[in-house]
Amino acid sequence: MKKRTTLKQLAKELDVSISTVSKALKNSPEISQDTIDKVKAFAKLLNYRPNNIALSLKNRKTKTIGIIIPDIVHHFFTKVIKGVENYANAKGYNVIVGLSNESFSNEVINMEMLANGSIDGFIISMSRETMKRQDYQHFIECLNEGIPLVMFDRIVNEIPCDKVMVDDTKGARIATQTLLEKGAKKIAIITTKDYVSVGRLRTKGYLEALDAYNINPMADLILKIDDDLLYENHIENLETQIQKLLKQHPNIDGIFAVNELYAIVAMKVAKDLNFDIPGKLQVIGFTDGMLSKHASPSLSTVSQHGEEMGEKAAELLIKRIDERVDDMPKHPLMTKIISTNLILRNSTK
Amino acid sequence: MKKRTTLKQLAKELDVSISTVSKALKNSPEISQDTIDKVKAFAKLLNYRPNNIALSLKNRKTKTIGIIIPDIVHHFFTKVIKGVENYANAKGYNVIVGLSNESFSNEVINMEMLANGSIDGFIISMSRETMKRQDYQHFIECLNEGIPLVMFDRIVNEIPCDKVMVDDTKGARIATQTLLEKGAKKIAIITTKDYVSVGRLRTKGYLEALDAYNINPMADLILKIDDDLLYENHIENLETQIQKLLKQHPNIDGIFAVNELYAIVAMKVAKDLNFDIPGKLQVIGFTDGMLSKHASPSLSTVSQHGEEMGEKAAELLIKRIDERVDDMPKHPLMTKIISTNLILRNSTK
DNA sequence: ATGAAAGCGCTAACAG
DNA sequence: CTGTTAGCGCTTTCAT
Repeated sequence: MKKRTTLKQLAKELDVSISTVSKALKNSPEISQDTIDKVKAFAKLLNYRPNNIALSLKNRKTKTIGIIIPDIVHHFFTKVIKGVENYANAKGYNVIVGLSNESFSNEVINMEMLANGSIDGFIISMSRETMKRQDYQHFIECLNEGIPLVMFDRIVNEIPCDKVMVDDTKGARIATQTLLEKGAKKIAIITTKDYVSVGRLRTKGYLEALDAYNINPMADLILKIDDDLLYENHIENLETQIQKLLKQHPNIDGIFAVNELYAIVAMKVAKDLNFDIPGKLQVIGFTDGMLSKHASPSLSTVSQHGEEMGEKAAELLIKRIDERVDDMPKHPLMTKIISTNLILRNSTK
Repeated sequence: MKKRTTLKQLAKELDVSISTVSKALKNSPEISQDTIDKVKAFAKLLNYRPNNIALSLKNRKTKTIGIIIPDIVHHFFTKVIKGVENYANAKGYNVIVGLSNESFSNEVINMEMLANGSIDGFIISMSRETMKRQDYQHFIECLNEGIPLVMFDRIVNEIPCDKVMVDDTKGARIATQTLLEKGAKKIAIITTKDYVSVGRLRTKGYLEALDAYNINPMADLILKIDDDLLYENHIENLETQIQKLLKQHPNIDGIFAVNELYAIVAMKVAKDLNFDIPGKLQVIGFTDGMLSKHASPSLSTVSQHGEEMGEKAAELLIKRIDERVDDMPKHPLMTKIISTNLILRNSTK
């Protein structure tokens, strides 16, 4: 195994000083064209490439950003990562991915591991447990240490940092409205417990839409799923609850689900109970996943534009990182709202 | 924004030398208990944590591994990443993700970017373009520079490195056999062009199974999809080709698809053409995705155990990295075969 | 028991 | 035009 070429080696072999080599490789005007050519030729010959770690240490910036997400096996987060990579790579940044696995302590550990100099900033969507505990100490500490943070999707207002989110309330309102416009009278919502910000906000949108139509919400029709049923082992439980709902209220003619899986499972249960979709029951989901597209019937859904969120988050973060360098007054904190749009497919009329 | 605490600062404030502080924090027996206590207390007070970058430079190892994949928006790769993270984090490693986006040059650029000291080793699944061009120079160079490599899923034999793969041929053979056992007589395969290793091997397994049943393969029934139709914009094209196949051979009673999407689309097209699944037509896919589980009918499929592959890949890589330290004779190259298993759902009898 | 100094690989201010 | 030096933060050998 060959050792990597260093400036030192080049310098020794060429019998010049290290700094001459360094400067020559950067086309410094201080160095004669002759030397520059010689150094470069030799560097290429030995396949010299500067050591990133040394540069990071010197510059006190790593040109890498950390993205911490609850789970990577979700299409949405995957899209966000892709967006982050796109933007970051174009700007010469690398991306370290940390998975909290929806656990508070994993989130903290992961962040601490990276905050020790490995990254220049974080892009984060909180774990469920963090939202539940409302313990944001680790975010605060990051900020105190001067590490910029951008939160997305699962946001919390208390943290003074840049944020990227969709207008959950509006997206949900429009989805519910659409169901109403398409003739649904009795619309159920399948949502999360309120500590999940996106669930709470989407529920709010649902209520607003009903209100606009002078419909009184019925507690029975608001199914707040306990804990995170996105996980595979909880699907049966999810199914049972939806079954109960549909059996108790067989005249439900609209379902708005706050994520893709809830929607898909709802459709499955409904089909098993012989609901005709979209004839008798219309369904709209929330997300931009693959399941929706390939479900049968294909699912109408509120698109979240994950990739765009990722790009925007990376852009905000890198702007913050760059401004730290000049130590200029920070520009004000931004909350970027990505607009959703409703994709109508075959689960609605 | 507070600056991060360094040994230097601690030393100055405590009026001892940097090396004393360093040693004290490591409980060196060279240092008096008294000093140790004092230093530690103060370090905690100032929330001192060592700078990873400095450590990396000193130790010439970064404790981070790079994983390069063609696309992150695929459930399989996502599972692999998860497996890699699991194992790597447990061993104190971070994971940098690089996306080649199925492009050769992106793959090369990404790897070069990381090979400059940012990572201790790579886990790689080649881009489609790389397979097509068969240009493996960048892998060779990595190895020459002493950076260990582990390839998974999309493997190429020419590269002398550790590998993790499933037994594609066997998995495909068993899938096809199962179709035969369940009464299918005329089985089509929807596969990729041969330069995609996994497609080629799975096709091989299909042929072997037919052979075992003394069935002559029909060229017409082997649909080799051009380029990568996993991409959304190519789905129409995929559909068209499958339609043509099913129309030309309406008595096809079995389909083996080498990935999830092909299988799902095949089912959709077949349903549109009023094939009864699984009554008249049985379908088996290859992968371990979400689509299969939630399709209707749910898809029988060969499970790839992506997460296990990721864990195994990380394990092999970290072993290689560790052995470099002692500069001991390398242990021989390993190719770890992860066994697949057939998950029978409702697309087969 | 403590500290000085060298070095990981690189840059840049300053000298010559 | 080229070289010396200091320093990024840390570890470690070798004095003291």
